[in-house]
Amino acid sequence: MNPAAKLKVVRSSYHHGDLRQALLMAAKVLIAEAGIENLSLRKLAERAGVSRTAPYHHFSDKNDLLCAIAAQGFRRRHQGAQNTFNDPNLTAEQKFEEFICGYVRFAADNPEEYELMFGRNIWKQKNSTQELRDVAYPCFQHQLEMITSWQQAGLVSGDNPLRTSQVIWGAVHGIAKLLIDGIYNDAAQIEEVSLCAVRLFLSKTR
Amino acid sequence: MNPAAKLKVVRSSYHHGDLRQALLMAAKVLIAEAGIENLSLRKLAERAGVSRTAPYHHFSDKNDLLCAIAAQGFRRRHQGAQNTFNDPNLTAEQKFEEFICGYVRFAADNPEEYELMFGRNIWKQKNSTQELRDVAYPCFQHQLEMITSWQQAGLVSGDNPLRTSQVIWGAVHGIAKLLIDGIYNDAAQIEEVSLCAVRLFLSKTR
DNA sequence: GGCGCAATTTTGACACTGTCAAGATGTGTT
DNA sequence: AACACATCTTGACAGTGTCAAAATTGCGCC
Repeated sequence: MNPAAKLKVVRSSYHHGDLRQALLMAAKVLIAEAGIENLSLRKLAERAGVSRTAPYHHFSDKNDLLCAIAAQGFRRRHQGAQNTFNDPNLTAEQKFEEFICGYVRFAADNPEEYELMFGRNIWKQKNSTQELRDVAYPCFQHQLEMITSWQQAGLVSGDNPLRTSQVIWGAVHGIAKLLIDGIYNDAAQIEEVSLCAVRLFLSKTR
Repeated sequence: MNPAAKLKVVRSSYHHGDLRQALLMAAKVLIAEAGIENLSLRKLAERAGVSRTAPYHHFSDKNDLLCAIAAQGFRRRHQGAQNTFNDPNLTAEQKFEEFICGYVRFAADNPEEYELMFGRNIWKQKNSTQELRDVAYPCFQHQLEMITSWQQAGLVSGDNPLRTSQVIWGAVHGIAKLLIDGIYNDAAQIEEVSLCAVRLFLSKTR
């Protein structure tokens, strides 16, 4: 009756407690263990201790669940990037270096989550949820704005700010992907590659 | 009995003609139509006019079939890259530009094939066939060597040749991936982005 | 406090997938 | 002609996502 009780009603489902949240947590564990392609709703439901179709009352789809996980990742990533960008103890050059290296490190440390957030699974064929787009697009936008600001400050070379930002995002994305998809890069050298990218993009006349 | 007949025996299976080749062709069509994730061996077999398990006498696995398709793609790509690199009518700068733009264009024009060749589907979790590795690794190596040669000629900036090559490969791979996975880039601007990458990587003191 | 209703969970079912085992069929060789 | 072998088919199994209908549970209202 009191507001607190009402709040509890909103955020907790009585049968299980909070199945939606439990599913998200369990899914992240399973994904980290065996990869996205090996996540099945049935194994997930079993791990959560419910029946096969129980998840369908909290997620309309398997895709819907994946989008929810990705959305969580974007919120975390967005927060982290904004923190370093607003850190008053860092010079612009340090921030740029941390942006490049931090981006690749995030992907290397959370390969399956990164694959989910930036993989074709979700974005190809318009599978993204509205909720996901609402949190992912600002994250993309923020990245571009950061790079643009560094370029306009003369720190990063290039003429067209938007195009330069797209190239730099592409570079970190590609370096990360070549690593986590097991194509080429070696995890032991990934920091060196990132630093080389930093040097290549830094303006020579700064 | 004559050599021609013997040759025909070797390369054509009598029941169907040459099912292996027919499967590869049909698979490429289906993949281009509906994407890799929508390719099923059963639909493929039906399209080729054979029973569900007939493909298993020509490919040990679904993965084996995918690797064979990817191998074909690598052979084509390797040939194309070598041709432009050895073209005597192009300056080194033109070759570099063509390498960057051509790479991205190849991915943009054959998105599903590129996804197969450079996607986690095959490379993650050691799914690659020996045959595929035998043709893919030289292709990777050749890319790195080309970039290294341009850098040692003073055309491309950077200090460490290997690291620079890895960054540039990462950049084109990432730009291509952001496009064909539907994450960010727009197909109409992709050539501009590629050209911006060329300018960023070209040495300022050349 | 009991009851109805709606949220939640379950059971059953269907179509689809990859892949194996066993049998059938055609081809080349002795 | 008979055998060996490559090739193809049929049958089967476990696993998947997802829908429909039934069963269960807890909250709000009388």
